[in-house]
Amino acid sequence: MKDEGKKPCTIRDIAREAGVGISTVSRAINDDPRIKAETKERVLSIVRERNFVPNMSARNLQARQTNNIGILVRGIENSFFQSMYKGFETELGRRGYTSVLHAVEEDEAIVDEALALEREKRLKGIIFLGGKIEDPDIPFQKLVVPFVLCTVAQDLKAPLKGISTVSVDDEGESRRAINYLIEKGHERIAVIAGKEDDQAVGGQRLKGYRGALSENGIEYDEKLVSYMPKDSVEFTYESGYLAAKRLLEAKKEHDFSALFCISDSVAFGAYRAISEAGLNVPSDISVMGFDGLPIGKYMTPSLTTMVQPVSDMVRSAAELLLDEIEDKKCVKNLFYDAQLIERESVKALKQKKRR
Amino acid sequence: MKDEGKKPCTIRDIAREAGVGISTVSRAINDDPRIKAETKERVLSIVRERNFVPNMSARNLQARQTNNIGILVRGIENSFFQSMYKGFETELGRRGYTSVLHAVEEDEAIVDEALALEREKRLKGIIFLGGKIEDPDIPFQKLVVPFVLCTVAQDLKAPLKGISTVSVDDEGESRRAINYLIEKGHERIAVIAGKEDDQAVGGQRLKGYRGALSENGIEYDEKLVSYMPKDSVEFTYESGYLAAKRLLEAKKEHDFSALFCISDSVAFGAYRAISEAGLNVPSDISVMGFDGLPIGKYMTPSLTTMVQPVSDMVRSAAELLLDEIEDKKCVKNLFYDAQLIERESVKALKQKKRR
DNA sequence: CTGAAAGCGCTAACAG
DNA sequence: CTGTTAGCGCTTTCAG
Repeated sequence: MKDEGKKPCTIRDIAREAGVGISTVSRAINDDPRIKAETKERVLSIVRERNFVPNMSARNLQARQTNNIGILVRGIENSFFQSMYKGFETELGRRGYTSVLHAVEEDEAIVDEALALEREKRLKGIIFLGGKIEDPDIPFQKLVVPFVLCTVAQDLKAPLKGISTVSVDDEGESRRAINYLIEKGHERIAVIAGKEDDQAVGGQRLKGYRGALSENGIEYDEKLVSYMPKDSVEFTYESGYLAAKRLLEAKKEHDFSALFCISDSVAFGAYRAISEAGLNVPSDISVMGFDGLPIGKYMTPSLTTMVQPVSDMVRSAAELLLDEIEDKKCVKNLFYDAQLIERESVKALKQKKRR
Repeated sequence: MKDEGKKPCTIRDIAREAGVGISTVSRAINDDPRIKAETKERVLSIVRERNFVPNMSARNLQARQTNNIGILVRGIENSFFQSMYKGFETELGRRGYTSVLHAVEEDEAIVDEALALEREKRLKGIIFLGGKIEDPDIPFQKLVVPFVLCTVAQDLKAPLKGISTVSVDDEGESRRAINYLIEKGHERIAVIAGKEDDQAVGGQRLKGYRGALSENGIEYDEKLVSYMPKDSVEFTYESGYLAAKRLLEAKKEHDFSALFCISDSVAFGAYRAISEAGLNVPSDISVMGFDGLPIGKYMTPSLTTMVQPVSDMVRSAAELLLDEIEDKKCVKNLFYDAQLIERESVKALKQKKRR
C-alpha cells in the first residue's frame, strides 16, 4: 500500500553485486587489513551507492553484546542534567559507542531499572546521573557491566569501595558557599533544603551548611531551614518558590540576611517569592545558588553560585567508563572543584561583627 | 579477571531447565495462547528465577525490525525541547515502543541523519523535533518509515502533502501576540528575530509580526528588528541578550515601547539587556515571549507569552506516528492553539491612539 | 587474499 | 498442545 519495495539491502546483496564473497564485504566495511585495497574500494563504492548500512541487530547478536551505554537519569526535568546529555552523546560517540537515555522516576528503584535495561539492551556500561545510592551496597552488586556514578550523592566519610564516581564534593562546596556568605558578613543564613530525609545531593549540601555554621561558631537555627514537602519534586522552581515563601512568612520572628539555595533552580523560585514579598535581592536578602545553570548569569540580579564543571565531569565520566569497559584502567573516584562565581545576588554586609 | 561467569542465559537454557522445547519457552514469554497454562506457569517461573530477559538483538534480527522510534532533535540545548523527551518516552512506552534520542547539530542535514539512524537502528518511525523543512520535497521522500514533524516550521500557505505534522501556527499565533501588544496601545514594537535567512520557526514568527503590523496599518520599520548573527545559536539567552542590546543602543533614534521575542529564552536574555540599560520591564519596555517555558512564570516580572500546549502536542505526535505505523490512520496535520498568558511583562499604554 | 560454512538467540512455520 | 527446523544479517574460523 505504501511505497515499499526498497527493503534495506544486506551484506549478501552487496556481495552479489560486487561479485565477491560475503565475508569480503564484511571485511571491507570493517576495515579488516586482510583484503586487497582495490577489492575493498570496489566493495565500498557499491556500499555507498546502495546506501548500505549494516544491520546493528545482526551485528550485536553476533557480537553477543552491543555498543550501547545506558544513561539513567533520575530527575530528567532538572535542567542541570538536561545540559549533560548532548555531551555524553558526543563523548561516547567519539569512541564508537551509542547512548541510550532512560529517565527514571523519583520513586523507581534506579538499580532495578538499570538491571532491566542492561539485559534488554545488552548494555556495555551504564552512567548514572543524579539521585543517590539507595542501599549502601547491595543493589549495585547485581550489575554485571561497568558503570559510573556521575553527580550522584555520596558520603565522603564512607567512600565507595570499588565504584567509580565523578562529582563535586557537595558537602565541601556547600560549606565553601556558606563560608563565603559569612565572610560577606552574613550570620543569619537561611537555607532551602531538599526533603527532610534527603540523603542525596540535597542532604549533602545541607550538611555542608551546618558544617560551615558550626565552624564559624554560628548557632544552627532550624527555623531557618525550609525543607520541601515529601510529595513535591525537588529542584524545581515551584518548590523553591514555596519553600522561600515559608521562610519569608516567618522572617519577622526568624530573620535572616542571606538565603542559601540547594540548587539554582530553587533559587530562581526563591527570587520570585522574595520579589512578591516586596523585598529585594540583594539589598534585603542575599541569595546564593548551587549548580551554575546558564540562565543564572542572565537573571536580575545575576546569581552568585557554585558552578559545577559540567563538561569536564561529563568527559571524565565517559572516559572513566569506557576505559573500564576496555579494561585499560580501573575504578576511580574523581572529585571536581566547583567554582564560586561572584555575581550580583550577594551583598556584603557593612557591619561585620567579630574579628 | 572481573566477576564474569554469570553470562546472560538464553531461551535454550530455560528450555533445558524446564524440560521443554525451545519454542515452548518462546511461546510462554510471548503470551502465545497455544500453550497449556500450567506449562506456561512453570516456564515463566524459571524465567523469573533465572532473571531471564530475551535478547533484543536476536528478536529484532528475526523480526527484521525493531520497536525503536527515533526522536531527532535539532537544537537539543533548547529547554523547550528538553521538556518533551520524557513525554515521548512515556507515550511511546505505553504502546510498547522504545525511544531513541538523537541530537542533530544546527549544521547537519537532519534528513541524512535520519536516514542513517533509520537503517542503523532499524527504526520503525521517526519524530522530528524542531528545525525546518530543508528542501521542499526531496529529502523526506527517502525515508521509508513513517514519521511526524513536531514543532517543525512550515509554511501554512503551502501545506505539506502527505506529511504528518503537529505544531502551533507559528505565524498566526505571533500575529495574535502582536495584536495583543497593539491592543495594549503599543505601536512601536521591536522584535528579536532569528537569523536573517531563517525559514524555520523564527522566520514564521517574524512573518506573523509583519502581518499584524500591516493589518493594523502600522508601518514596518526594519530598524526595529534585530536578527541574530549567522554564526550564533538561535534561541539562547546569550543571543537574545545581544540582540536586545543592539536594539537598546539604537533606541534613541529608533524608539519602541514593546519588544516581541521570538522565544522565551531569547526574552530572558533581553530582560537582562534591558535591566543593564537601566530600564524597566514593563514600565519602560513591555516584553512578550513565545513558547511558555516554565521559568517564565517565576521571572520578575513574570513573562507574558504564547504558551504552546507541549504535552498535548507530544501526545498527539506520538499517537499520530504510532497509528500510522500500525496502519490505523493516515496522514494528518494537527494545529494546536497557543495560549496567550497575560502576566506582568506587558504594560497597557495610557494614550491609545486612533479608534 | 578470498570464499564457504557455522552459528549468535530468537521466532515462526511445520510437523507431530 | 509441543518439539523440530529453518533462517533473520552479520562476523569469524577454517580452508582454499
